[in-house]
Amino acid sequence: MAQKPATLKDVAAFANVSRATAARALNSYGYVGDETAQRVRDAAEKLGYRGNRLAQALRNGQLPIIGCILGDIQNPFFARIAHDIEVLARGNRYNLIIGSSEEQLEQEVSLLASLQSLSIRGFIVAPTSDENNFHLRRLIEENVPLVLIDRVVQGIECDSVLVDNEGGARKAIEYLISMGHRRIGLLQDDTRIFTSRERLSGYQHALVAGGITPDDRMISVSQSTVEHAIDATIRLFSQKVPPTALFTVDSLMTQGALLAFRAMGISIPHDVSLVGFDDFNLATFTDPQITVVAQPVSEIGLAAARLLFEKLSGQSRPSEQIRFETRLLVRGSVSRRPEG
Amino acid sequence: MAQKPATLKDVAAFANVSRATAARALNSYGYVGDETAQRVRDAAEKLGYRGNRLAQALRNGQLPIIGCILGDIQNPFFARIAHDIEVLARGNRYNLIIGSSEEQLEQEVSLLASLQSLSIRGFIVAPTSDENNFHLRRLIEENVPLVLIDRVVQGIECDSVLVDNEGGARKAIEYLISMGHRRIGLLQDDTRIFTSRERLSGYQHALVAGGITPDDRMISVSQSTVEHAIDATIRLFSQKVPPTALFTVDSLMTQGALLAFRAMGISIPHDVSLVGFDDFNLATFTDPQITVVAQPVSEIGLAAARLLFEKLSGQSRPSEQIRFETRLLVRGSVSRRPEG
DNA sequence: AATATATGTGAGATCGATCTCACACGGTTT
DNA sequence: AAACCGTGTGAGATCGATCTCACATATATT
Repeated sequence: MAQKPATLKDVAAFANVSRATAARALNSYGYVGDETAQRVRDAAEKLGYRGNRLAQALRNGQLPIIGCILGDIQNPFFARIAHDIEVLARGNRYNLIIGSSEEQLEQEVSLLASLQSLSIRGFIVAPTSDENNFHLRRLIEENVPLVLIDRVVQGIECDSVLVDNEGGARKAIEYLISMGHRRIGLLQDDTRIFTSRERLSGYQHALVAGGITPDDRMISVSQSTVEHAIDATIRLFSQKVPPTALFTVDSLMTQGALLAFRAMGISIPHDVSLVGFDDFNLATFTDPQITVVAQPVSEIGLAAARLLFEKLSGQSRPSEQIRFETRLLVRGSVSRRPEG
Repeated sequence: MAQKPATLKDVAAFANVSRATAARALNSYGYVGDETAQRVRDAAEKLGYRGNRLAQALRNGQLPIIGCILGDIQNPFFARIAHDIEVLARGNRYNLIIGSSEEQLEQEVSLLASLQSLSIRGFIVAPTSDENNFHLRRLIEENVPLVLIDRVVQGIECDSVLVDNEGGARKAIEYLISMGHRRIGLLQDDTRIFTSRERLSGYQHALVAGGITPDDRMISVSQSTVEHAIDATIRLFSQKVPPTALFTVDSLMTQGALLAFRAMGISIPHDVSLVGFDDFNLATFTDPQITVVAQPVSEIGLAAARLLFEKLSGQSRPSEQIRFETRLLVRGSVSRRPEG
């Protein structure tokens, strides 16, 4: 059967009025006679008229859709944020398009271009790189509302929602130092990623402040997947003089480290202490439970969506940077190291 | 500055040709002089012409976007599926709109309507209810390509991708019976959800086949969240004669059960045995590791996307039902129960 | 009575890309 | 010379909703 959906023209014809009048009746603007309006509404009802958002969007230049480009929806951190944004968007009668950049700049650029040509005006992006940013810069020049989350980009004036990565990392390292550790390992992902760099910086500053000289042999880099993190952990702990404690920069890497330790027969917290950045559901199910630096995940998506909708509703104000504090959740994965 | 993006008209003017010719040159159809075509391409390049997908979509009646309505992206099961679909969609130059029904029929219906009015032709849906299905039925009547995943809907002829829920549940229960358990609890979510019903049915059949009379006191129902599952588990195990083993119908409920057991001081597998439906990353991090019925998650999204793109490319064929087998992954959460 | 004001309505333009049609030109065929 | 073809191009219609403008009426004001 496949009958086409009813158009405004159909409704107008059915109600014996012009398209203009039908539009007025349905969108209640301008003058329409009461009786006419009712007739139009009845016709719309009868024909199941729903309007074509595409045509509306073409007319007024924008589509009520928010583009959301994240690293990967499978990361629970991003999944939570995406979910929160979607709920808020739904409340504003927007839909949400999700794209994964998979941490590749090229993909981020092409996704953005493809969404822009859809007349989407409103993006929430977790940018892959903070150097190569011509595409974001162009968005801003074109006045497209944009909110960056989790990461910022050098030289770009733009709303953003971040957490205090450096401070969080510092807290973790200070805590480890206070527990007597001096050879503290770092498991991090690509240094082109903003969060990773900030966390590295917190790690280094805390060490120096604690009178410890940073040592490159204590740092292992890998992609942010459980599998890569396992290898990187094994490399780190196969050294002659391995770390006595490990700090991991995100939850996937924390999981990798846990698996690596199990494979190597290294026990937590007896043989090695562990602190991870980003709390995750698994952290309280292990024995011992894992001490982590927690981010206020539930607030990030909300804040980002709020900023975006402010921009979208036409408010122009100086761009706002929100930075959330982190909290160190002490659980059982760190032990005091006897001096010496 | 905010200059509008270049339109075809701009390109045509710049190249000193009509819009029709410009279109022909850029989309390579019809006759265009070589030199003219080059001039148009140069103009497009110079002006950064990218085309307006909205206008294109309005013209040809469909938008290259796939609508994906799932229970909740935060469930790793759905997150994985969504991710896989997005990757395939990207390969076909489609984007992905994600909506969460949050297991509410009303939300599912309104999301679907809103996406349909966007001229989106192509949906992947995990339907909330299998009774109330007028909206899905309408889609099919209108010949909109639709693939159901994870759940089917009564009386609807439609491509679908499922797993063998009943068989999976039966395997779990048979295994528990073979380990000597006779009071086997079931922790399930809303029976309006298809998967839940099928798993319940597998549970019941396996019991009967094992010579055990199903007993309602062994069944506890709650929403599928960790928090609700905790309460439901506590209710179940506060009875005078509690189960000796528990089967949980999804990973969130498995997590809830684990937390409840910990809170109640019940140890696995000493005091109670546990088998969960759906493998999840946490299952191998606990001590003991959790025995689960695993679904081939990585294949579901792929299969669904493949079916959808077949339909989208105009192939008409009888609708296909794909049902994947499950596997029982025996780990350490079940102990043999001494007879008696 | 003449003008102003409020109320309703329709014709037509617009958004941007695409497609059909008509028309041009040079060359070939009858 | 007439009819025909292959090639190249532009004018205008189309998709569906909305908005501006012009034009009706009817009522109120001078």
